[in-house]
Amino acid sequence: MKLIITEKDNAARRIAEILSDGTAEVDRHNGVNVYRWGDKRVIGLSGHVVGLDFPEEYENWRDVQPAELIDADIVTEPTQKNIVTTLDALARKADEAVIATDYDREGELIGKEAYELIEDDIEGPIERVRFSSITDNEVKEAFANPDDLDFDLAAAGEARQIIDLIWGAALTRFLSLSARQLGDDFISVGRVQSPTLKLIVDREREIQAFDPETYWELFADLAKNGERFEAQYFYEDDDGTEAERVWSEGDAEEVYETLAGADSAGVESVSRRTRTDNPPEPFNTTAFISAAGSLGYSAQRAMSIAEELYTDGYTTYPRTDNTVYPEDLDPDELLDSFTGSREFGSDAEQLLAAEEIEPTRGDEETTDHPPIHPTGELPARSELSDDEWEIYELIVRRFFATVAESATWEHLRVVAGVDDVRLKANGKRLVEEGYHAVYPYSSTSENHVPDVEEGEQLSVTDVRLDEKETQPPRRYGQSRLIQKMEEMGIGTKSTRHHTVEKLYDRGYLEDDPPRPTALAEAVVNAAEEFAEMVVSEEMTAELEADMTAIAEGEATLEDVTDSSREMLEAVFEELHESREEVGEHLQESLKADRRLGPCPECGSDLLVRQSRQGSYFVGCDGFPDCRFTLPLPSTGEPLVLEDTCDEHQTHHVKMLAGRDTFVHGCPRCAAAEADESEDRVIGACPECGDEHDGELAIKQLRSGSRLVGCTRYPDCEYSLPLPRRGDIEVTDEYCDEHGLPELHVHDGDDPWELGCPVCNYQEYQAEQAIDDLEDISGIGEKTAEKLAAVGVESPDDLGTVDPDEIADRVQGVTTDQLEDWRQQLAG
DNA sequence: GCAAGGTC
Repeated sequence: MKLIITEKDNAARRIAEILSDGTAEVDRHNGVNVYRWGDKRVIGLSGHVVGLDFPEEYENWRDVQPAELIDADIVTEPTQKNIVTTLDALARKADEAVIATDYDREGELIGKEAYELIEDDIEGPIERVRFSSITDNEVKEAFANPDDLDFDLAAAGEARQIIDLIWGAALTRFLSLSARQLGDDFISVGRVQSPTLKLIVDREREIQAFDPETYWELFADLAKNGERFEAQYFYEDDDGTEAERVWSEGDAEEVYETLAGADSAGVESVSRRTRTDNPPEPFNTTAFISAAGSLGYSAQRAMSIAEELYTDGYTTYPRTDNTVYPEDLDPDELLDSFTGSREFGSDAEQLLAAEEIEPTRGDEETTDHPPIHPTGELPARSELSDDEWEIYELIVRRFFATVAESATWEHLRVVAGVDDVRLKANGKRLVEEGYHAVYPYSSTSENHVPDVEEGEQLSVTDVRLDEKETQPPRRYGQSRLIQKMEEMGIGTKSTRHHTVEKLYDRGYLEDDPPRPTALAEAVVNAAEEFAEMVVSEEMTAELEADMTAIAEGEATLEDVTDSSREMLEAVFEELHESREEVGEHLQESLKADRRLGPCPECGSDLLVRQSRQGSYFVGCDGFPDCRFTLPLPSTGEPLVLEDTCDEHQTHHVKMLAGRDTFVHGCPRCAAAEADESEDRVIGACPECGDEHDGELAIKQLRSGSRLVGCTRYPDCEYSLPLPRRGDIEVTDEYCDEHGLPELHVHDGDDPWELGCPVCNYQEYQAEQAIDDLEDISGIGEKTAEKLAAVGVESPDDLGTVDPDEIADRVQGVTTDQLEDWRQQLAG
């Protein structure tokens, strides 16, 4: 038997299809797909199926000096057990194998990992095939001419893994231990995340250091035959360049007087030129994230939608650096697949009508994946959610744009004068729409300036003098950040968006566009002082050079990792001395990120704190002398916002809870409101009304939450949740089943009916359970609804309802799939 | 429990 190994399931399926001429069948072992025809088997890995780590005795952070990690052994352990087991079983039956992982450095390493897992079981040859796209020709050609694994290239990747692990783990542990930040809130450092963080911190430093300057700009409305247009004052500065900003108020007023006193301005020059506006390049990951960003999608969200579209077969692989379409992509053919579409048909036909179709190309040409483009398999509009459709349309239209004609603009520049004061107006007009006709995402706004001639007199109608201030540089948005990372050469197409997300998770970034926390600044400061290398893009550049040397056989893995270890030793020698100083600085910054405002009882600072049980509350920095506290909402993680409450000079708090994130506001205001509000009784308590005369009342808590609860609390704990926002109206209609009044909520302009609070809570619980089901991968909205219909209303029910019965009654669900879902729950 | 890189 011949075993073929690919990097992912998707590639395995397609390669099996090609090599078997469509006859391959699929079996599942331990939840892993194995494609089979004749004596061939194909298995897809899931990227790396093994990972590096330190041996067990280094596990406990407290028991090990971080510097010990530098020379610690490193072991390779399976991380995807199901796949490794299946691979093992297949290898035992195979007498030869072919490694067909991606054609890049990481693919070579993943191939070598597979090689080491199977080599003892396989008697015959283990070969390597390389192809840059999964097409009939390329795949068949590659399998007809197999090669050997490139162990040097794989070693280059391995050196990267080792260096990243040692530097990352040792420095992360050092900072965390020195600041006594263990557990979930450790302080992390790494070759990619730290230079990215420094980029953001540096920008923030520029913003902080920025000193605004006042300047003036002057505008005048000119008119020809009643047609008005705006012109701006300009002059030549000392360097002879054209300038609009006037830096002295006196000068500005002088110009203003001249213009305001004039009735007309004489046209001194008119120039026209046409400009070609070339269509954009094909999408690589970064450009895609950026375009989706201007439609309002976060990098993470854009990528997850693109991944979905890819798995559904509508677009190509979304992780790519390539900006040149491969030769086997036939633009005519791809356009042709859109001609029948309601949404894209007419645009596609228009593009096909061109004499010659020549796609644009970018600078980056790689061989692993094509630029992101539609596959030509079209989804129906109803198959996709609104967001998915918007992203799909973006990808389709980007492809359209890359095969469309250039646009042409006509620019008109008019200079007019009043005495020695010059005014200019720049008009632009789109004369050839070109690619803009199919790609509406870039601006085509025109600025109209009428046709005037030299020597002509224009009337001056309105003159304005605007006082302005220079602005600090803007914070990087997420997609700009990813672009910068690409320019700096750090991270990869698959990980850059993930890195930004990680910085948020680690408590280094807040808000969007991201703003660094005090902790982030402290970490960057400490690294700049003691481990400059790890916040510098140079580390990646040097690593890249070392990896190239290994791949070309000019250095060995040991040479490179040994010298990296020596450098880290040197870093630790300095760090060791400053351990306490660094730790204190980090702790101070952590406190600064949690500081809310003055304590009303002792004047010390109120801080966001966490109880032993893990819940968050507001406590005083003066504890234990001052025991003032305030509650916080019980859902989510608190984030201290920049804005403060005027009354208490206390920062507002936001509770981060994924989709349920909300702004809690000032905790002192929330407590004060609760103290002032009176409970409104709405009926008898269903739990203790008969026995103890308990009553249900609408209550507002000091934590900001509202509920319907029993007046005998804490003796009776019966409660139902109420929404956080809006005024609650108690109507005089009653629920037949529970005898409670129907509630209406007035929030802003549109009131909504909450109904009986008991019925509302039951519906809410049912929806929650279905949402939980949908969190299991492979269960979509429709499947969840179908499952609910046969009694599987929560993940727990998956284990209790008879699988055969589910498979019988829910169309499209197999017992295999159920087993999969159960395993996911167990893991 | 640390990193970064694959992939889901």
